[in-house]
Amino acid sequence: MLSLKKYLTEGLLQFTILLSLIGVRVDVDTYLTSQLPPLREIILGPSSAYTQTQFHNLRNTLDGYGIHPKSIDLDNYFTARRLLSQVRALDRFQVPTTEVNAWLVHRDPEGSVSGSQPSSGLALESSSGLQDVTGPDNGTMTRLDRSSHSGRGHAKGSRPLNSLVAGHRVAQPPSAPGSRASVQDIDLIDILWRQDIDLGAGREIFDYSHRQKEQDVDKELRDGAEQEDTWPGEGAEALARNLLVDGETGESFPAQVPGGEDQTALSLEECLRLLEATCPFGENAEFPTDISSITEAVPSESEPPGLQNNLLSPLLTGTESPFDLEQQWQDLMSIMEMQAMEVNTSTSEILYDAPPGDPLSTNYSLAPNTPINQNVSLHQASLGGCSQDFSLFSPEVESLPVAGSSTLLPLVPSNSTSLNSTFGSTNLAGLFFPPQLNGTANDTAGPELPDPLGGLLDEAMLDEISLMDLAIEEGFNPVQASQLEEEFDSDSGLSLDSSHSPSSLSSSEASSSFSEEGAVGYSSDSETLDLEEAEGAVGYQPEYSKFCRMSYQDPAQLSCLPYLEHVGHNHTYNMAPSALDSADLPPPSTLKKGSKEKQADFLDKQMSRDEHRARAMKIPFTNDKIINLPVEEFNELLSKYQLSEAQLSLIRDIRRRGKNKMAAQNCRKRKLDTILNLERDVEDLQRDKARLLREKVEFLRSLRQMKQKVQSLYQEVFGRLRDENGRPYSPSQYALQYAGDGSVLLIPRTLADQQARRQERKPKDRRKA
DNA sequence: TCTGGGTGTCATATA
DNA sequence: TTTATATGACACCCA
Repeated sequence: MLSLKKYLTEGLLQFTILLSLIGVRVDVDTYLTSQLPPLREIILGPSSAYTQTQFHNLRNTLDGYGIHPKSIDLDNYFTARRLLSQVRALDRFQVPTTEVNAWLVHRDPEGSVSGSQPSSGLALESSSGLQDVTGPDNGTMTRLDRSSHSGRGHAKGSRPLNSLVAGHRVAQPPSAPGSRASVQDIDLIDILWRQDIDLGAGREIFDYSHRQKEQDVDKELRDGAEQEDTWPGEGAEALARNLLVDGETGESFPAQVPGGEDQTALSLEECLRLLEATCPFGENAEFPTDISSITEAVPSESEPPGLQNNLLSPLLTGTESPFDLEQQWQDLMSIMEMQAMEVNTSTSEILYDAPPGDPLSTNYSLAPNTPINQNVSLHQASLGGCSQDFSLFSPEVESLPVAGSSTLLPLVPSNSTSLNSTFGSTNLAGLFFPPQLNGTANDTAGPELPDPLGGLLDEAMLDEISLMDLAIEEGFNPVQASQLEEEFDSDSGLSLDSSHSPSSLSSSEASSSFSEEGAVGYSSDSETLDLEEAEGAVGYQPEYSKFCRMSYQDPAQLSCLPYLEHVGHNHTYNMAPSALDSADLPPPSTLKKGSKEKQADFLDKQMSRDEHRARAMKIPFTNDKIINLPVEEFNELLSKYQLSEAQLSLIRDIRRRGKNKMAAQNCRKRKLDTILNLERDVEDLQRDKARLLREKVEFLRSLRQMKQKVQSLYQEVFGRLRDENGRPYSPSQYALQYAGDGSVLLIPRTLADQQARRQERKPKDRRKA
């Protein structure tokens, strides 16, 4: 009970944190007081989210005690865990087996774990604190052979009850004034809380300091330190720190306590009293966990409490009925469901990657390997509790605000059709809602008004709302939203991070800079480089290009990015092997101080393979000329010299390769520009999309209001109509219909239904055509 | 040692 | 047909 409550609360806390990351805020109290899908399903996913091992272990352990639940479903799993706790407690309390057996037999003659639980999920236990369980063997409880447990690493057979009692006697109440929870309560609460560890939502998940504490405990246990003297002084915390955790089921219990073994076992009555005192089952149980404090702990929950109820959904106002709360939740879950597949993995990465000082990671310890983060996607979560396919404005939901708030409701005839059906059976809807909006109406749904909004939302809106939209909807500026999405989508090939790209440059700027560069200028041919160029700026640098839209032939621009001076490849791998032996760039100081010989040597090393070949073949002009001269001048140049066939062939190859090299560089640069432009386009489109969605939501909202007004007007008009005898018309027999000229006709309902059906078919036929 | 990014080169397509 | 250009693919180097 208690742990489940805390579990729910803190589970919601984590969920809230997750939502707050994308700008959606959820009020914890609102959730807990509403009839929403069980949060544990949202957090942990449906029952299938529990691992087979967890179920297996639990069942085995219960089997060991002779308890054989017929089935452990989601709720029963909690029940069974609590049962296991109690049975084990009795076992540890060294209550004589016969006494316990007799008690159990007396307690329950049915021999099965009760499967029915309150729907709220918050009251799983009977007031007695013990489940109606027995083993299959005529209701007797068979104790597990302790020898089979002795090898599991902790001396569980000899310790328990007395140590608890010893701790209780000396510990000082740490609880806040007014809390009924005594030190004993807190301690046992702590123990019981820890028993939910294997559910994947133990406190250690949320409490970093607690995990630290556990590590300390482990360390202390490993050291075998007997800290008996400190026990009384440390009180409850020391008790909590002296817990051992059952590795098999996650159950926790106090470690050896000084003097514990000297104590005599409590009686069964004392044990039960203790259990009941520490496990205040039932709805009225007090929970020391202060939900509001947790709510306040969420960074995004800093709003005044009065505002928090409005935070669940950005779409609706705070005056919605409780059913609308459900609707909002469905909206939220639908949105989250769509985002989950993209967000799930990367979200956890973000959480884990948070710096140590990050309040998220520090306070809530969203650590890796927790089932919540790793195993449960929000997609699952929404499926678990949202099996009903509620659309945002589904007829069932939408009718309720009217029913709850409108004073016109009593006018609705109760004997035949509802207001909605009356309204829906007329063509009035068609006047206000274009036929295509009614396209999703169910033909078999009877005279109900086909809901246009549900269709809209089902088919389009919920498909389109994205993280970006949410972020912007919640006030993020587009850049923040873009960054957020980029973080969530860090694995995509395309980085949307505009901060690293010169996205401020227009495409015209980019293209102009590109055209100005032309196909000349870049060359690694060192013979065209002076010494300074050779020192580091070796032409086209990708990073430089990305940041500065560099021009190939202007390495001096690199000065704007000093840190790039040392970024540069010396692609001398195409040099002759002899030249590669010492191809490393000498430090600039060496060059400046060095002799001309050294400079020549260095230049020689900088020469490309083609340059070496040209030199070897005694080509009488530079590679630069070979490559960059126009065809006519190039041919003219060749004609000036008497060149062998080999020389001519080499010259042509050099020209071809040189041109192709520049072409490749330009090609790559263009490709990069294209990518950057596409990124910018994506950002623009995302902004537009978010804006359009925002407008769409606004339109839908006003549409809904308009629909309500029409309903009111219809009801008012219809209610005032009287036949020749002065009696009101029956809504089951008559309906109002707007004519094309604006007049309102009272027609038989059968006729109205036919016309309504005909109107519904039109868009469908149009679609088929 | 592996990996990603940058680069040169070749083959091929296109203008 | 020749030339220039564009681009995919590959290999290599380097951090």
